[in-house]
Amino acid sequence: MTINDIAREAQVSTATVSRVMNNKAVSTDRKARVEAAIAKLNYVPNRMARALMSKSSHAIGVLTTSMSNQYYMEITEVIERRFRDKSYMQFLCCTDGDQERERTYIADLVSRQVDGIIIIDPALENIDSGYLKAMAGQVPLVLVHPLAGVTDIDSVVIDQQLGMARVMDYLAGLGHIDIGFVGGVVGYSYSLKEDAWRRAHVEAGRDPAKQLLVHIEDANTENAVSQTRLALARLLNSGTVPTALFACNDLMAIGILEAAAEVGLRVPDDLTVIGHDNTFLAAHNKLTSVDLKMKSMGLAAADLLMHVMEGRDSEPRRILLTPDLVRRETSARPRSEDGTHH
Amino acid sequence: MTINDIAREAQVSTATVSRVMNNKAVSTDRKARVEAAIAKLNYVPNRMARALMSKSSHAIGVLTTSMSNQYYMEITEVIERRFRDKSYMQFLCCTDGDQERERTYIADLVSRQVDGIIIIDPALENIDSGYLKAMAGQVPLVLVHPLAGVTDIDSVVIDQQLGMARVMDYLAGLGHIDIGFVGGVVGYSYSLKEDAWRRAHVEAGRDPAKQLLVHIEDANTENAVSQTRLALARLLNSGTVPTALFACNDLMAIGILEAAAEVGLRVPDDLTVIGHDNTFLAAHNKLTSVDLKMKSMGLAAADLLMHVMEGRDSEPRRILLTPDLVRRETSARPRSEDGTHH
DNA sequence: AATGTTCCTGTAAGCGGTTGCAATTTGCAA
DNA sequence: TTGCAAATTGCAACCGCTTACAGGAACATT
Repeated sequence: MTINDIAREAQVSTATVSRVMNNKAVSTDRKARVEAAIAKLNYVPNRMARALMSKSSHAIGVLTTSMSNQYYMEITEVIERRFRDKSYMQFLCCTDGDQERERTYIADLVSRQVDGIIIIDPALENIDSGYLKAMAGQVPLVLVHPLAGVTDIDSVVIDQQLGMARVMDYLAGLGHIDIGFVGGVVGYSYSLKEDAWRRAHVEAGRDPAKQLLVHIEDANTENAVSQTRLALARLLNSGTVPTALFACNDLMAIGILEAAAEVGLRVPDDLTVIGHDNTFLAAHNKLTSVDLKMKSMGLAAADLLMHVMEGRDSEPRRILLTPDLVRRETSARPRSEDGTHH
Repeated sequence: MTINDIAREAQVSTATVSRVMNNKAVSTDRKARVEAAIAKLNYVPNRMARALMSKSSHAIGVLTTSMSNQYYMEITEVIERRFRDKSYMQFLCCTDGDQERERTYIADLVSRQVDGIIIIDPALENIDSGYLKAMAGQVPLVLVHPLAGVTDIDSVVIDQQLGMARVMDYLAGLGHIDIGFVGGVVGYSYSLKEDAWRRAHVEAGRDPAKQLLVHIEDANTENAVSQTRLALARLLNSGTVPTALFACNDLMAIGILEAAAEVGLRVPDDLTVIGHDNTFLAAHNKLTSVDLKMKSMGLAAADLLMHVMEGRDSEPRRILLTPDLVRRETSARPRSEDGTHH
């Protein structure tokens, strides 16, 4: 079933059929004949062939680290919605954080003539930015990542350091001084937050090395909660405890909550707990948490990519989003200090 | 950058370049020349053009209801992994359960010459099966859904009724007689479970109408927990309570847990609670739950689609998977009856 | 009536690959 | 050296659609 069949059926040339399909000028009677033929034969044009001429597949590629991580998929979902309005489709590629695979996918996407690519990768720090820049020259490319470093490629960045700074400001405002940090393995965006945490302590004239700092092995798995509970219960039991604890994700924060309950500390009276990511777990546990606004990131990424695709060859843009602090019931003034502290 | 540029650079015909790329017989020196040219010019063949001749885009389409639902994405993720080994890519389409959009997407996928389509839709009961059958004639099509009805299209089905039957068997074995049911809005797979629940009661010679049956409005949102807690706390406080409660998803089950704690019922001593979906919440709350084995479904769907794509025109297959019951600490014998029951 | 516009059409040349066919080269036995 | 089969190669057609170009019809302008 090709355009030729329709042309024959409607007794016109293929050019006319094509014109009808593309809403170009065609006389009413022929147009009717063609449309009748299309309907009758149930014809669907071949987009491959079309793409070959138009040089646009009307598709984009989205690379993401994991598909079963609801958190990241929120970005992807928004992107899909945004692009489907323009009847673009998206290839979704799961890299598992494997750079080798990432490159393979990008090459494949290019050979499929995608009109643009969005890369969502929290571990983008590792990637060869020269390579990415080269790719950005070949095809519209937008990065979504937590890093503030790369500036010469279009990207949407969530400033986690700033988010962390806001947490520290908030805690300082409440009067907290001993603020512990619970993170995961190094290398991911944890270190960003850790740095910001450290800096805030230094700026307040304290030695961060004297503050409680814990790393949890499986911070990103479903074991995070129990691992954190175990680790923290031990620590909280032994001697001096901080008045506030920040956790790099809500899972760990909930582990802290459980550990606190276990050793008899009341939250927020004895201990303030703040999580990160503002997942529905945070809402459910009344947990104060940092919202990374994934939907906003998705929206920004989609719009930026469209902008780049339209090809006005402007400078690479960098859209910086700031996390929100969602205050709930696990944060309060430290018990011992009732006056304003600053 | 086309095959012509490579041909010129390597001083051979385009046919030879094509042969090199497709591993057909080419003399060693020419092959080397071509490969050098490809490497030098950094050439990537145009898959659109290739697809035009080979009639295969080497891509599949996956329709799913929601992308931000981790639960469904587990299926999709497995499918992606399975297909990427064969260097297939997947278009991921989010239908939001909208049938209109579903059709639009399918038509679009067909026009993009995908080699196959997988539809993941828990509400597939609503769809026009005649339409699907017609589509299955046009392009390899595999359905993933919870329904046992449709039999004449290739599909992977999880038998939720059987899963529910297993729950009822288990509870009967423990000695429970009064077994309540907490579901969501009608229309979705809830009714399947509800039917099975009802049937089990009837088969045991009881009147299901006398059993506790609750419907929660927002069973699929993050409000599920609190809504269930509210609804159940009220019920559990007022008079006779069942010895066991089944909830159609883990969220609601946790709501029950909370409600029980609120009114002073101990789980599992006073009340057995069983959830559904076996999400990580279930693991974390030590909740006995039904596992729908999404990964297995994804695997089965991918393999079935590949089978259909290979085109041996066999009868439509129907792969039936059975949910697992994962026993944890929220289920036990009812307190009042200690001996083996019937 | 001759000329110029405007609007529709069809013809045919691509888009960037693949592949049947025939021509050429090569290898090897006679 | 000659003959013949096997292995390589290039030419050119083709995949299904778009589009530049030119021809033709219809109508308005002098």
